[in-house]
Amino acid sequence: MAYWLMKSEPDDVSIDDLAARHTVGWYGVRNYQARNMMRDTQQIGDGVLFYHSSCAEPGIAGIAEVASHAYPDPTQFDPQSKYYDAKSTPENPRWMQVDVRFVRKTRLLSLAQMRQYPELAQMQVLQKGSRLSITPVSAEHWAFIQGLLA
DNA sequence: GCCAACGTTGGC
DNA sequence: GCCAACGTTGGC
Repeated sequence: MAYWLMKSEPDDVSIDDLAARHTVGWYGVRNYQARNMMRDTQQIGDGVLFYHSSCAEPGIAGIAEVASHAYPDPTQFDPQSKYYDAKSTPENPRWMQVDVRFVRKTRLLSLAQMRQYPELAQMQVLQKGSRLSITPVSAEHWAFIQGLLA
């Protein structure tokens, strides 16, 4: 059992969208490190901090869980998609996704609030220059955040 | 819109 | 394999 923080732009998929759809495919990851974590490390049932990024109030907006193993991201084959990748083929897909299932919406734990807790200072997502859309979360950080959101 | 940080590309 | 140029992320 592992824990993750996964960033989504709420204009694209917000926590309310996830609540309405229950399960969404985590399409659009185009970074090899993030892809490799989905493909090689994530397991069904892993805990997910659902994070809103690139928006007015970035922060953790809810809890979710990994709901599938990795499989090819269909948007890479769609010429109409902004995530289209001409160098990827169905025979040899370059980009993968997992399904993520809604668990619950929480109050927004904003990025600014997260930075105020010394207990969270070592979180990967809070490190200077951290841009990865998927980052591992330690059991200690997970438990602390669960406490804040209880 | 700015810009720091980091990833990717491609010439050599 | 190096590294400069370019592109992207994402907070502010």
